[in-house]
Amino acid sequence: MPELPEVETVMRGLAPVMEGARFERVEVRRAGLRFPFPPRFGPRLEGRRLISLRRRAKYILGQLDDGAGLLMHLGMTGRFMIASGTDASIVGRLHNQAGPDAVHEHVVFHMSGAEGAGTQGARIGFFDPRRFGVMDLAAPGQLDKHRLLKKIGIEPLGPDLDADFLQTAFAAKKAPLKAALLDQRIIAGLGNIYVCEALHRAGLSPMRAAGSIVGPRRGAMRARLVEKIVMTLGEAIEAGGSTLRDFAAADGSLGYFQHNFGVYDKEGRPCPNDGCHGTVRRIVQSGRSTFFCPECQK
DNA sequence: AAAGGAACCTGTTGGC
DNA sequence: TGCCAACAGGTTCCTT
Repeated sequence: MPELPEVETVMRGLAPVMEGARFERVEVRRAGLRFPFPPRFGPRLEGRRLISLRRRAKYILGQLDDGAGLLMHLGMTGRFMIASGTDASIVGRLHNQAGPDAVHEHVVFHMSGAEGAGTQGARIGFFDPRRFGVMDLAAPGQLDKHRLLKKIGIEPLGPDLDADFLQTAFAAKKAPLKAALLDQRIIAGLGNIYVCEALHRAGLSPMRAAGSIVGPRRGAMRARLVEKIVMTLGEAIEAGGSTLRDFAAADGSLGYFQHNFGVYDKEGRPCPNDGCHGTVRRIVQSGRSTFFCPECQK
């Protein structure tokens, strides 16, 4: 389901009910998702306090009070639903038709409430119909060395992404620009939607070789691409992500960046750019849909 | 080494 | 209306 902006939105929704709270009870309803859950997954969490949450690429990472790390990935269809214990209507909804189907609720975190106040904590359900998501634990101090984080590239919203980085990373690369931007080993966090959108905004064809924006005379081109990537992701985060089929933030609110799509899922529609009379096309690159305007993306 | 495709799963949608 | 193929926001693994 999610690319970086959606993961960021989900993480921000989880933080208020998870940070500082303790895992009082953890329900683990199947052996795993894309990978098996670690041994004694639930018991190892129970009783632990979650110190902090953060996002790295499309991963949500939690720091536990014993130094261990919790790693979560939403895959294509992962979703968290928070029901605060005091809100019976939300809890009730979970057991009715609204919200994701209960058969796909694979893990439930029952968190403690505020200290001393005797208030009930949140019930956080993780749903994932396709089960491409991941949940794993890292030994104390080992989270940053997790095998799934080892090989991923830079944060697109961090200080490392600039024209010079692309110069180095794309040098002599023959893969299409679309594929190179999707490659999590180079830049981690971009997905199919936001790559299409950023390339459209940058006026660059998804089919051109990544290496074709390298060189002394292409500096402005690289800078423009960087700017559009950062702007697109930033705007999407501000909008709470994109709601396609059923994406919702953990609190159930809907992102609305999909209304700002220029090309994604808009095959046959006119290019939204001023003065461009092109028509959005859909092609398939490395097995995935690419949407672009052949007129203004060169 | 790098690029492309299959595989992992289930649900939804669009065409006939 | 019904059935089936195609497709879906991700990532890894396996061939070329």
